[in-house]
Amino acid sequence: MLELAILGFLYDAPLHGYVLRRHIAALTGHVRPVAESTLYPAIKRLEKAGLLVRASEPGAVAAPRHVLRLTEEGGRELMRRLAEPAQREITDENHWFTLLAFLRHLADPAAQAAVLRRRLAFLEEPASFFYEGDRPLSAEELDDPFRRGVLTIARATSRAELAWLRDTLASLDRVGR
Amino acid sequence: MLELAILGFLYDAPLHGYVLRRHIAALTGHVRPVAESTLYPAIKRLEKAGLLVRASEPGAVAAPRHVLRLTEEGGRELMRRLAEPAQREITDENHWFTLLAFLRHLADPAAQAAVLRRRLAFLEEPASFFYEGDRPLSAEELDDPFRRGVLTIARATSRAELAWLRDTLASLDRVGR
DNA sequence: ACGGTATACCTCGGCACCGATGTATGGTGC
DNA sequence: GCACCATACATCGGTGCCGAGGTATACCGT
Repeated sequence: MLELAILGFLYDAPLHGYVLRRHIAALTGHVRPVAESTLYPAIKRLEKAGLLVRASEPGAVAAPRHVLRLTEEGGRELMRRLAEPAQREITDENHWFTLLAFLRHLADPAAQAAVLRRRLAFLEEPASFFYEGDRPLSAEELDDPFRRGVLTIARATSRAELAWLRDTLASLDRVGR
Repeated sequence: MLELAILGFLYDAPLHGYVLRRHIAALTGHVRPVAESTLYPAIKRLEKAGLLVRASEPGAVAAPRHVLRLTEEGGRELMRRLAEPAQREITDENHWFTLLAFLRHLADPAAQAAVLRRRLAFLEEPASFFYEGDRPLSAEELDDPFRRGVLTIARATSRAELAWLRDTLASLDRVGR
């Protein structure tokens, strides 16, 4: 998730670590903050894997900074991660939102649609959070107001997302024809 | 999150690891599966911390099983984690839903309401995923259909949750009076 | 002069998590 | 007779993540 965000931001423009950090904080920081001690090692990992290069530059304001630039291999890796996300990226909202934030980088509308269809298939599966045996329970069947809240909120999210997915898939199909 | 779920399920009734695993899979598995190799060490951690005890019992079907039972300290720890959740438990939906699934265990309606109010405060903060400088962008201002989707979905979730939170807080206040 | 804050990057220890793999038993299908 | 699956628990190596702490520069207010 973090690596995807790094690759996604750098695909737009080279950045140095500090600005990248602020971009990531804006994207997901209110929900799931990323520590500096997580970001810098992640950058080094990606550098070691040949996905980005660092160039030292005199600091505009303070200490010298390392401008990060995607390599060609880094661009290809971003495309792979966008086009063939792991199942976790599809099911976990945090991961999914990060993926959506950069899905526009995938040039082919058919490839974009294929990813959306995976999410659609996931949302269309009958799934709950609470069961009686194997039978999913609906909000109305629960006495617990907090568990009822979970289902109420999840249902509202699901409805909004299904509507958006169907709309967006329809318009991607129009482009693809 | 995992530890909270373990404590929460065991508070209802003693269980052995395998059944606990299926309970957890039902609760959060469709979004974020938990590996066996994560669950068993987590159980050992909690045992080592004195929050639960394991009792060997001849296996009903197969191998002998370890029935897990919360200690008194385990019950107190659950109450602490429910009443004073870390900020991550409030902001991250995955964590938050797990907390909600067990919030009924917190006996005091005022304490339950205090937790809901922390979530309410978080949701009422103006926050987006995308910014122009410091100004949060609305869905309508975005060209990117995927980023627009993120905001559309997040807004629907937020609305449903705010309505539920206000309803539930009102009824908790009625009980508390 | 000095503290506070923002910029800018880094290391280290500890720990949670995961995939792969191992070890059993017993029931079901072919 | 044998494969397969469900039950039931466990270890191990690798890795990602985090908090705490460290090292600088530069500007602003007092």
